Amino acid sequence: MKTADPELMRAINRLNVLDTIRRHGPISRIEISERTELSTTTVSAITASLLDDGLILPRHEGDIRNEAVRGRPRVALELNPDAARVVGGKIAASRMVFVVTNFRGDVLSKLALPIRIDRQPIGVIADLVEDGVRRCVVDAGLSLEDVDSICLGFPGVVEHRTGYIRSSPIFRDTNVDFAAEMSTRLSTPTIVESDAHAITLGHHWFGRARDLEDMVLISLEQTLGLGVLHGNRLFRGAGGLSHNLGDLVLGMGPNGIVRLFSQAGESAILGEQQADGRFAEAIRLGRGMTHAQALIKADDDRLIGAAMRAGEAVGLTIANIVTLFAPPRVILVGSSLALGEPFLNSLRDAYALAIPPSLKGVSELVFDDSSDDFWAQGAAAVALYELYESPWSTTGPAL
Amino acid sequence: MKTADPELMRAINRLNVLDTIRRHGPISRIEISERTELSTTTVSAITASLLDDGLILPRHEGDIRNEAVRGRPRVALELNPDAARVVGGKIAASRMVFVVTNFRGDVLSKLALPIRIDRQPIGVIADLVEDGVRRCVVDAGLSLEDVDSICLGFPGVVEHRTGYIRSSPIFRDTNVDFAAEMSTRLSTPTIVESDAHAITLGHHWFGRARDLEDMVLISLEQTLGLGVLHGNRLFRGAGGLSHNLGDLVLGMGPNGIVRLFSQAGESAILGEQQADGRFAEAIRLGRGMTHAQALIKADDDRLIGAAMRAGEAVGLTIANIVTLFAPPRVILVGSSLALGEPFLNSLRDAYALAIPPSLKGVSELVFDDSSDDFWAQGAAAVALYELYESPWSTTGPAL
DNA sequence: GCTATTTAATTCGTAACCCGTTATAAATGT
DNA sequence: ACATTTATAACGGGTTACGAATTAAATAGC
Repeated sequence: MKTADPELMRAINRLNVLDTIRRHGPISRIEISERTELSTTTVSAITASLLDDGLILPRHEGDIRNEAVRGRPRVALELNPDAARVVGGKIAASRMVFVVTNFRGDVLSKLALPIRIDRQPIGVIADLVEDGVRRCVVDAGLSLEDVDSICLGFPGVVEHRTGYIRSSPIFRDTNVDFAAEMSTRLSTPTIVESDAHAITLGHHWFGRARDLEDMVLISLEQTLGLGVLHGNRLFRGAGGLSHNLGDLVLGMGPNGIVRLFSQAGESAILGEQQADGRFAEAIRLGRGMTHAQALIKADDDRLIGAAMRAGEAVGLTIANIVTLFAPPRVILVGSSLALGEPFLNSLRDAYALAIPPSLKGVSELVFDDSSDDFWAQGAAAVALYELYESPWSTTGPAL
Repeated sequence: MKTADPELMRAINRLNVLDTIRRHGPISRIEISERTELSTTTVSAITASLLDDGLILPRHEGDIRNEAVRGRPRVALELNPDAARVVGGKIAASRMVFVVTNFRGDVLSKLALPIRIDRQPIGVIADLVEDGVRRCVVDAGLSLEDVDSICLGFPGVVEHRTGYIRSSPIFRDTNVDFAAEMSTRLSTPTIVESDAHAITLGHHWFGRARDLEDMVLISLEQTLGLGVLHGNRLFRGAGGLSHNLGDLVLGMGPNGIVRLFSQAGESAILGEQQADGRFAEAIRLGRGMTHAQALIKADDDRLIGAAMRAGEAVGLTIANIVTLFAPPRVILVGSSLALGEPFLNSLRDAYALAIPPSLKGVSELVFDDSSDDFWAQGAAAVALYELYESPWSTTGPAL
């Protein structure tokens, strides 16, 4: 257990104040004091330090003063957008997406590289990522020295704490220390995270979970991922691993263990169609799901069947996740949502059937089809969160 | 988020020191300082306060001094066993077990009431529990006024935070505010907890998980429960619910959803035998599992088959839990373990088959067949933990 | 146009906490 | 008996948070 000293105390309260300013837009000190339950005096001290460090700014102009309100007007405080810049990236098998954001998480530039990568050695991927990051930074009119931190989201099993990618469909090798590799290449602190975790925090900051401090997100892409938000923080299992939902067992079939990915993985859904040359080409280019969508619209029976099987498998899995975590909301994201009604309806039906009666109505299912930028923005949020937490010891204890 | 003030700081460090003393037996101040990484001066201040409050005692006599060690000898500190007494209880369908423990968790008296309860109204159960607690306290040579706190463990879904029992096989009603009921009846603070959570903390304090700060426990009794220890604390889902593993879905069968309890619940295993009058009687008396054990030894094919099916279902479920949490150890407890080899072997086989290759060897499976006292002692540990955490504001800030 | 009023934010003083250093206490070894 | 070694206790410094009083900046009323 970490020992509690004044430094920790200050770090906690600072983070609390900073996060309150981030979440509740331009906000006066008094309101911060009310929300955080810190005394006005403490809030003044902390905000003074934050102002001194340039992390926040007073907002003079747009004082939307309630008329008929007497007294000294409140001065609103807000994040200083230019206090830091980070890069967020989403690395997937068919494309890479990068965004540069400011301290508020506003996207300054984005870059999508539609490159197919599949079980490549570390050097190849590092080359591509390095190139993407550098270009995206230039597009934002910045140089790498202006970037404070980089966070990259990967499919598969990622150990955030150590920076290792334990296993991922885009890497040839297992246990790749990718964070260290990129940190040295870019000479900028770089962290890695599971793509599911990244978009989970993204939804908490910018998306469909801004109002919640607990929720669960399930990502349905090439790999099937899980993100759990618990008390406004990402719940990373023992050791910071992000595990592979696709490995979950759905039962015993005639041919042995039936795992989720064999029913609902991207290749399981699309794989049956490999015979068709045009479709195979679309898959190779990362357009598999949109192509599949078109085929489903055209009443392709085989694909509709695959989509329904996948939806059923995912619905059962969600029911199990809800049984374990009982979150107020489950957000579903990922390319498989593009399969449309056959998939979604059978998912909903299976979920309704499988959710235990006692938990009926506890969790709300939300489908979100944000673009890949949003995943990258989520990765940026992970990077920003770590900056928020870091002591920034500039205006330390009394100069 | 809780605001950080000196009081919180002190509470954290106090808990840290107190817990170190609890875990590492008689221990000197210096060793406490080394383990907690608090300065010796802080440790001295905190231990002085703890001594003042009577929570710990210096140990003069058994100074097992290393000879050839010069200098002032260390004085070992240990918990004051008599600083508090708590009652822990395990309430199950076929029996209730109570223990009274001292501040260290040592059992002062225990009492088992072999009473069958099944979907009773709150009043009936409250009568029985009240009687059991009172008798157990008297057996310990104490009066209820000497008892500082009571914790009761129940099967089913228990909301620790609010004191409600959401659903339990022994209650006729759902959403019973049992903590409040017993608190008024006994005029002693009473909390409720899932039996699985109770024995999880029990294993952390006294049992097979003393060396770990993360682990998972699965309880196989009438209901199937889950306990997760995360960073030395019980991980209670959003809202403090403890959910019912039995509701987990194992797949779709010919007759619809197949849930774990339909394969591995006590009644699923034993239920097929109801025809036999003697066995039915044994089940009614809560001796079902031991009777089943005897039948299995006698090569009863139907029961062996049921046990193997159950073991397989549990093995798959454990693999899924490990996929999600990746704990270093999984502890299995509960009456179903008494089924013996057919159950355990098929469990192990199914687990080995179902665990994803990447997680092979990450988790160690441990089977524990502690008696019911141990569950009750775990409940006592839950009560004690809350006492440890409470401010004890006696020797507050400067008299 | 001036003063009273109201509300926001800061300043000052107090209390609590942790830490590093120095002093005291209690043993052993010579 | 005296030096040596080691464990605690005592003291002073620095940081933090909080409450009360003070200053700041606006409106309302005459």
